[in-house]
Amino acid sequence: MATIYDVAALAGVSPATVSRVFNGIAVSAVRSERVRAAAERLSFTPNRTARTLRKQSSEVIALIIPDIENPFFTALARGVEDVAQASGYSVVLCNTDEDAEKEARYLDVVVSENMAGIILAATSDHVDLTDLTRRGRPVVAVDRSLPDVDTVTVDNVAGGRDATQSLVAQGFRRIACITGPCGGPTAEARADGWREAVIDSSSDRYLRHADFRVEGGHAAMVNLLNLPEPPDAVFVANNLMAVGALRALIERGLTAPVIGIASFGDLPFATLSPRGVTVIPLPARRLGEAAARLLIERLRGDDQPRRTIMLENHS
Amino acid sequence: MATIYDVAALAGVSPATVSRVFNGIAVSAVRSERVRAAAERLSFTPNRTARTLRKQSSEVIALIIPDIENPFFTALARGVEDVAQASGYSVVLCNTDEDAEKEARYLDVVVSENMAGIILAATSDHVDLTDLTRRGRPVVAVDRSLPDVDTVTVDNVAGGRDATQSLVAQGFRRIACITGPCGGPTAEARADGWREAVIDSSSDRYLRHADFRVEGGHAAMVNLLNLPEPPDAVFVANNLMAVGALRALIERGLTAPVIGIASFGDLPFATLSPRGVTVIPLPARRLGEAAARLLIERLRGDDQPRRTIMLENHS
DNA sequence: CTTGACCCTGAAATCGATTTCATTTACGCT
DNA sequence: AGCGTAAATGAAATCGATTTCAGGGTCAAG
Repeated sequence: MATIYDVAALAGVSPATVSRVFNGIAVSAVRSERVRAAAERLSFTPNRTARTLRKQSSEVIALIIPDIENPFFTALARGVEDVAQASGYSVVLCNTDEDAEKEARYLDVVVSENMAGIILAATSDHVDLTDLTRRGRPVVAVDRSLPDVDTVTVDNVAGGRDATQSLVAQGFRRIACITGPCGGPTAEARADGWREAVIDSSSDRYLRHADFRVEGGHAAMVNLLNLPEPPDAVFVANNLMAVGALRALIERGLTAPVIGIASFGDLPFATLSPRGVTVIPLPARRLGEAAARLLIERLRGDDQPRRTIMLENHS
Repeated sequence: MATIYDVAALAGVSPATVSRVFNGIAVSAVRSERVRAAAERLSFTPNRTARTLRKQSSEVIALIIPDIENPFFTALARGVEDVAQASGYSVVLCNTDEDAEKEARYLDVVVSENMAGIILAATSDHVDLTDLTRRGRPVVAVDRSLPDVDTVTVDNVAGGRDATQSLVAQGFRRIACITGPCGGPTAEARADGWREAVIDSSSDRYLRHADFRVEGGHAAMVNLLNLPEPPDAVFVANNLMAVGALRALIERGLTAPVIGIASFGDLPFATLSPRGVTVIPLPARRLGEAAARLLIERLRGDDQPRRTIMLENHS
């Protein structure tokens, strides 16, 4: 393929001049035109690898998410993509499958590919980001907060509280909670919101930890239903587990008015879901947009202290 | 960060030797050990950008899909990822949003980032791949076939026929078809299957073209229902349009036994969907796996003539 | 006419790896 | 001991861009 040298030769200038033309650095109109013509004729595209090697940074930002099959994260990805594209960055998506090891591998790739920056919905809050930060690569945590880096989340406590309060208002009293992995800040915050709103404060017997996935939600719901005194309602801390919980309920013939159910985050393809489910909508796409904007500001040199953005819980 | 020169200096060898140690080329045990120790101490990670520049190829493969919010494609992505990771490749996902221009931009990135290869579910069958093929980058088309490159698809004609026949067997006679964009090979093939199975062969009045998305399916269904003599069943050529069609039916109070509906491809989160929908399951994940395997064989130097793999329509 | 300031330009260094090529070293065999 | 072959090693070239540095040219002010 055509290189900058080929273009230079054809245009009768030095490679440096070709580079300048493509980077908007002052070049006389005559040469500039000759270079453009030559580049056109050779259908020259600058080699990004060479450019990245020299500039020590590419125009690619990585978005690392734990579950590509969760519509919440794909919506978020759309948000990131829209903003990034508009600023000339490409987005590559990496799926960790909630696996810390895969996550670490992708973080390695980010470093060694000299990617510009990274938006991360981490598998846990003790990710090792030293390699990134040491090289000045900006990191933005999204959906799941991380110590020491810019963070964009929703108000998880308020969301959990609102969802639970809505169940209380519907007259339910024995309200269970299915939340995410033990120790995860997001999972804990949502459960905290539930604790605040639930009437019987000794109700941790109705608290279950699962894995933010359909199967986990299903298992937890089954477990709750098998209690001697099962709950009369349940607050589920994410959309996929809510799907699992709903499946468990449907299997037992339980539906809306008999048992209450509230989901943190829109149910996927909600047009297909049963009536009577309380939903706390999550602004997934706007989370992605905000994270991307934050990252791009950092890439442009913004060096304020760490910032945390908390979006309201409605689309 | 530590470079290969730093490691070489610390280990008292030449950079070439360090490179050889990391590439499994014969180096005496003594030096090899010294290099490893030095690399460890400096926490050295080879710079992939430099390596890519020199080798003219990275260890990244691009997966370009038209709609990241479609569970079919995310399942496919999982398949690709599993196989690729196992062979030491990283996968980056690019979402074109069914937009040919975005697609072209991503193809440019693939070329100029020297990515190893590319798996593509194209927006149309006249994509320009000359830049790719000229540089010997293998391309595999998945789900949507392309001229001149390896292809992995399902048997779209058979699937359309089976789905429609199942509706016929249920006693429906005025069976409509909602398929994808006019001229798209996948959309046409599925509609061809429908034509083969439908009893009244003059029934193209019941054929609608939409965009493979929820809204399009909804609009087409509404349109069909507004006909003077509406169909009594519908075959929908992809999962998202089926969701839209179902929504339209539910809005009119029409459900399973009254009107027949068959979907090509599993409904997303099917546990939530109404009963009575005929589903032709699509082996999305296996499509991804097969495509990745094919691509990796090419990357390893396989240069057989073009191959086409057609999977059966069941998971 | 001289000097200084400023703008363009090209030669060459640089980014960090891989790889070729030439050389050295080691070893086996007669 | 002498010779040939193979294996291990390092110096230097290479990939394709960007960027520094040093001139060369133009122009205005003195």
